[in-house]
Amino acid sequence: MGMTTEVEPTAVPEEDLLRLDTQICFSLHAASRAFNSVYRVLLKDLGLTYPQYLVMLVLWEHGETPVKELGARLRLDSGTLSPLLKRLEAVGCIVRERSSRDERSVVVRPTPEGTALRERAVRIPPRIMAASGCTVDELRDLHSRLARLTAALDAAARQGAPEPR
Amino acid sequence: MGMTTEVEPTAVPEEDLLRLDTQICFSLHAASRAFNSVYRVLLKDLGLTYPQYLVMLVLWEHGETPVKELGARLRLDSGTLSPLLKRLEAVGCIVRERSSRDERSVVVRPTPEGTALRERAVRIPPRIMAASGCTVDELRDLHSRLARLTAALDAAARQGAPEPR
DNA sequence: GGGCATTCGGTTGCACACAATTAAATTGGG
DNA sequence: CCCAATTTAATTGTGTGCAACCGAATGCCC
Repeated sequence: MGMTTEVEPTAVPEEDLLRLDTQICFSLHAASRAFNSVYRVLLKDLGLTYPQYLVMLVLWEHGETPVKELGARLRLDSGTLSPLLKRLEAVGCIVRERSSRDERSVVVRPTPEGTALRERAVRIPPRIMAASGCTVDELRDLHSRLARLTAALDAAARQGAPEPR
Repeated sequence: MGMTTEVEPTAVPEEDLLRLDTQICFSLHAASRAFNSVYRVLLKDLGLTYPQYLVMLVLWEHGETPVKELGARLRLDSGTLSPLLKRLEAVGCIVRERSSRDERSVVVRPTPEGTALRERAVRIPPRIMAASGCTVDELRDLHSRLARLTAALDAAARQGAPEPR
């Protein structure tokens, strides 16, 4: 829709909207990097990066998983996953092998060492909660808010026309 | 006190905490990338990336700014800012020049073209709001939550390593 | 004036993130 | 059975993000 000035009954001036955008834009970016930074410190012990940890979380919960499904779950494409999985394989956390059923497909499986990492990973969540100063319930609330927001943004990205709710 | 089972009065099992971590961890990562993705589409018109837009927002609001201050405001170090500013200079949005007062310092100034971009940038915030399905108030709320969270995470990160002072 | 730590920006190396392209394997139609 | 479209990973190129290091400029101290 091509409306420019009085889209809303609240009629927030453009200047203020741009200033608000500065804040939202930055705070989300900053929050993501701050979380990343805290995880980075905790994950150093495990020899994992933050995205690598995401992959291991999926493998710990669901066992061996095709690359395709990893990409779908984490919303990462092969351009990101391929080198990441190679590094995980290089440090011995996973093995990759082509499926015999479908030679196009590559299945990712945690090694015993990769599985063993889980024992040490269980110490991370309590530390994250401590660092965030949030309770379990607050984090659950944040999760649901962010999930809703992401769903809305994804929907909007797929189609130029925004469809609220 | 016991480190393993009774960290909290609620006594959430480790398994559930790891699963919750999966969700929080992923949802924040995903939300950040989803926002990034929506901005990317809108910013394509302006020829800016998301972090470049963050820099321009600061320049539009505060005028010429030393690299040092840009880094402080956006919490980005020179390793990220240097190449980013070079690209902004290459496309003619900014100029960089060393301060005559202190030859170590570089001041970043928007060019007339860079300043003119602001006219087109004011269209972005309403679209972001539409895509997010949030009201101005909800976004303000999100901003304050994320800012609090980031502050807590930053503080926790500082505790591990002592400050350079 | 001569050292010396500090400050500031830049560079390098590594790891995502994503768009676009490529290559191999599979499937379906004739 | 052969060919064309499709699926699936991998590769390439660009742009962050950050740690570690470098070199020039500055300030401070004797």
